[in-house]
Amino acid sequence: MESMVEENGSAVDPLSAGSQSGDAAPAIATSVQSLNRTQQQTHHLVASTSIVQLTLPTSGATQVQSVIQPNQQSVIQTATNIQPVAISKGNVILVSKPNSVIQTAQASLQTLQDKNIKTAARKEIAFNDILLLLYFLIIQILSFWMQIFLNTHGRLPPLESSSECDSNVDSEVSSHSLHYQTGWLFFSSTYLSWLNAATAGGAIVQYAQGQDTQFFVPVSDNVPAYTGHGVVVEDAARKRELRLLKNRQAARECRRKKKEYIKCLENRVAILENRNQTLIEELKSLKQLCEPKTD
DNA sequence: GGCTTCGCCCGTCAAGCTCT
DNA sequence: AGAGCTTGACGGGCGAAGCC
Repeated sequence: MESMVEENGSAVDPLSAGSQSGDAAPAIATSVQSLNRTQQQTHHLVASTSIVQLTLPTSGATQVQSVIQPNQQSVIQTATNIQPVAISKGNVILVSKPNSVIQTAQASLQTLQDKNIKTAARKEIAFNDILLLLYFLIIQILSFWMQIFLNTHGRLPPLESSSECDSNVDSEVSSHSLHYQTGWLFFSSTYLSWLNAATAGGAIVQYAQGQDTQFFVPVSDNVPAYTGHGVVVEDAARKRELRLLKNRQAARECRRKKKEYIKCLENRVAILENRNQTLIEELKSLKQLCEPKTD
C-alpha cells in the first residue's frame, strides 16, 4: 500500500491515486518520522475513514511533525519544540504541535473518538449485512424445501443423524427433482440461538443438538435454482439481494473516499494559506530591509 | 412539549465506465 | 457484449437546534 502522506506541501489526490489501486488510503497531511531513522524501517500507514492511523513497530519512539520539515530552504520555518510522541500499534495520530500548520484542536479529539466508534459500528453493520443475507438465504431455502417435503409426505422431515441424512435426503430430494449441491447444514428450530450468536459476532455456525424438531437445509457456495414439480424457482431474488448488498458496500466506500478527498483538499487549503501568509510576511520584512534608511 | 428546519448518513437506482 | 464497479442523484430516517 502506498502511503499518501503529504510531504513538503505536495499533496496526493486520494481519489485519483487511491481509487485506482483500490487499497491505497489517503491520509491527512501529516508526515511521520521515526526517531530511529537509522533502521530505515518502513512504517505502514493506514488511513481508515478520515483518521490517520499508523501501524508502527512496538518499540521505539516516534516523532510526529507537521508537513513543514526542519532544515529546509523554506520560508516556513519549523518550530523547534517538537514533542516526540510514543505511538502504540494501531493508535490514531493526533497532531498537536504549537506553531505547526496543522493544528488539532482539543475539541476535535472527541470528534475523532466518536468517529472511531461510528466506524467500528459501521463495520459491524456491514458484517451483519452479510450474516443477514446468509440468514435470508437459509430461510428461503429452508422454506422451499420444507414445503416440498410437506407436500409429498404430509409431515416434516424426521429427526436423523447427519451421517445418515446425506443419502436419505439425497434420495428424497432427487425424487422430487430438487437439485442441490454439496454441503448440508444441520439445521433446527434452535437456529435463532445460532443466529443470535452469529450476529453478535460470535460463532459462525452452530449445529443443533436435536432436542426438538430438526431438519436439514441444503447449503452451497452458489445457492442453486430449484426445480420442484416442474416449477423453476428463479434465484433472481438472491441475485438482487447480492447486488444490493454489494452496491450498499460500494456506496459506503465511495462516500468514505469522497470524505477523505474533501479533507485532503481542506488540508491543502490550510497549508497553502499558511504558506501564503508566511510569504507575505517575509516580503514585508525584505522590503523593510531593502528600503533606504531615512534618518 | 410539539413543530419545523437543518445537517448527516444511509440505501437504492441509474448511468457511465472498466475489465474480461 | 456482458458482468461488475463507481458515483451522482434522490428520498427517507434520525438527532440536534431553534422557535412557538
